[in-house]
Amino acid sequence: MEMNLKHSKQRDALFELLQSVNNHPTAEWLYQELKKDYSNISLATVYRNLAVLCQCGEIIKIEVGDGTVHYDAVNAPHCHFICGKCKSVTDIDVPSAVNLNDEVNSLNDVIVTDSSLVFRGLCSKCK
Amino acid sequence: MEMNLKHSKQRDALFELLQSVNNHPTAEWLYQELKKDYSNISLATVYRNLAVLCQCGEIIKIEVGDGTVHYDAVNAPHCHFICGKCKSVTDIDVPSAVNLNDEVNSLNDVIVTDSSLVFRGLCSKCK
DNA sequence: ATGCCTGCAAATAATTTGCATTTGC
DNA sequence: GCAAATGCAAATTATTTGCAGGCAT
Repeated sequence: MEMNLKHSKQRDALFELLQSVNNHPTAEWLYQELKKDYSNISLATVYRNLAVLCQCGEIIKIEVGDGTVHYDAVNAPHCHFICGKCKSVTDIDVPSAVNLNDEVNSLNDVIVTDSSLVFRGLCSKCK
Repeated sequence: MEMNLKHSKQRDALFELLQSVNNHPTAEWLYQELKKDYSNISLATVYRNLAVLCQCGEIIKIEVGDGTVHYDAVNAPHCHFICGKCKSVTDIDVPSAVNLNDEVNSLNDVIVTDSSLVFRGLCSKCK
């Protein structure tokens, strides 16, 4: 799992962009956004760097359930909310969720290392 | 949302197959399996019928998080466990999960209609 | 200088669609 | 008989990869 990374302005810009937004965009959105500053950045570079950052644990991949893939510059584990109307993906507050991994561990014959809880419905704007 | 469905042996076989298995297979797996009885069934038919059954609410789509899509002949809402080693997708028991939608509703400015909770780790065989 | 990183174009994988034909009601 | 369903092949979409040159250490 060791990696010998070098810096590149493309990767740094991608990571900063992802940290600066409060929703969780797709690769394509990030690409379009980055083109404003790096007009000839390649979509392949975006994907490559998203993969690298995922492996480093700097960001995570979120699969929304409608086939689209979103990315999130995580700080801590948290839950996501997906609006069925505007399709936005945002963080939500679910205090009880912190105990769920333990509950699963104790009630099932498995070892839980990770979980993702996604809720769907209508966001504050669309409801 | 109304649909004028007709029966077809392909669709019925697909649905029965999905109900008969205790894990949650992919479109490709279902296709391979169905070919044993319907040697010239088309993968497109499998996808089309999976889409129809999803719309009817007879089955659901599960996105595992590694990009693969699985299908589940639901009876009731439940949680999923994905083994990081053998990649199997199975149901697990998480009693507290039943209250989470309400918790999200009351603590966030959204309307929750649906949720999916997936846990990852090692299954009983692989651990 | 070495090797990671890039852009580009071509390749892959999963899923969808158009169309002519078959099948269910 | 008509509308829905099928098989096949071609199209689409998202993502990955090969390669030659560029940049960071």
